[in-house]
Amino acid sequence: MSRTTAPGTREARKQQTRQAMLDAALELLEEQSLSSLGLREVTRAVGITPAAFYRHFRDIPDLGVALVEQALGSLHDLVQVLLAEQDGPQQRIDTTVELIRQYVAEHPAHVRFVASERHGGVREVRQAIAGELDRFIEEVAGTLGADPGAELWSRDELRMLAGLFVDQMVGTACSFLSARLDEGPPADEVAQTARDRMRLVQLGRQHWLP
Amino acid sequence: MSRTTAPGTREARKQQTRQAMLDAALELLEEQSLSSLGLREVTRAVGITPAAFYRHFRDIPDLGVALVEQALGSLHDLVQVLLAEQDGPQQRIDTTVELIRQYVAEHPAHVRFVASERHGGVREVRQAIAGELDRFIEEVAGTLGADPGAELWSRDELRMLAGLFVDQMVGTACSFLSARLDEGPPADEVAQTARDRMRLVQLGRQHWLP
DNA sequence: TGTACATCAGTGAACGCGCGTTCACTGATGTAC
DNA sequence: TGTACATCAGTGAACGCGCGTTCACTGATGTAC
Repeated sequence: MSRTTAPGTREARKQQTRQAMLDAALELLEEQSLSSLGLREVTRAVGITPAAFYRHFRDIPDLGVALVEQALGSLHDLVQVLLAEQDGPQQRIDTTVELIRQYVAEHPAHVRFVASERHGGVREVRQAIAGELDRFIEEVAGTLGADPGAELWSRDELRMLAGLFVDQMVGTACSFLSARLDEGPPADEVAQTARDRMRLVQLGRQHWLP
Repeated sequence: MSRTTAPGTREARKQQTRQAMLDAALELLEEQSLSSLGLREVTRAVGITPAAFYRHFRDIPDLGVALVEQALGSLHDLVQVLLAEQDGPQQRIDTTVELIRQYVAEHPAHVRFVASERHGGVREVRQAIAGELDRFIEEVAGTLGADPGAELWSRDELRMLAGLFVDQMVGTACSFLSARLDEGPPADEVAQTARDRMRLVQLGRQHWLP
């Protein structure tokens, strides 16, 4: 679905291989972390020779950065949907948690990748993730600033609140993921806790004196 | 400082080597993640032969679990100090954030280890960390339940609030660590954001209707 | 106190293996005329 | 439409290297008498 390349051309086929490598890497990363992922593992999974790797990526960290763009791109779509929500506060919280649950069910590997590499061993990838999350925070802060009653909030206060929401979202996604792996409380309990936390933050927001 | 072993004995010297291995591993982990740490790297750093590794640990994940106990043990001490605080809410928030800043300055490697392996590639280590953090949450919930005004809160609500505080603490520690690496906002800004977040959560707590 | 034996943390050599990287190459696809 | 040439994604063989694990061993420390 590249915008710049006609299908069936040589370049389009190269893009396909590249995408297959990214998909294979994401799958391999369900059971290890990026700093232990081998270049040969990736090419083996795709069915090309190791040397062909270099036609697409400089090294594994380079591939990792490409994965960040893809994984957080899909999360970005979710954030856009959430920000467009126009219901009352309680409904908004409910649908937010429900959409996160759906997102984790549909993109578990993306969530795992971001969760483990956000504080992982590869600096370039850490920084790429931090940069994308900062962009999310800015977007959320912009939307929160447009809400009624937010006129008195400073830019820093809005960013503080937006950061709390984004961290909360990422944390909730991680907890849903753990539930899938039977490594933590079940999904329904995660959902209940997440809703309560957001309600509590929402209460704090309403009584905040800027 | 083992309680069960006299100094100078053969067993005490074995403990010393074991501790040296743990220290060396922690240092090596500042630049990589556990799933890429090699057994030979650790023994080389300590100055023993690779085969001697097996006198102390079954494999690298086993060593990782031992590191979790050590790292979260030091964090546990911090939590104890924080829970014993008896000042007013605002002062309590200020000293909490300040103690976290100190803790990160004194134990940066512990913080990095927990942050990166909490969602890292080694299941046994992930589970060990999750278990320890759960214990923290229980302790915090117990203290919060003893506060005036908490009589009406259910056990689940207290755990929800305690989880929010613990996540907040871990997140703040990570942010202080990023500041040290010049990978995020400076420490003073991290401190200000952390204080504001805790104030907001505190406000939500006061207006919560159980 | 002295001696004979047991323990066991650490040695050092060896093994087979998969790794990342290089290189000249092939052959299908694309382009110019 | 047909031909001659250029491009370049992927090949396959080779390389040196460090890995985890095994094994019989050594020699200082500890114990029993």
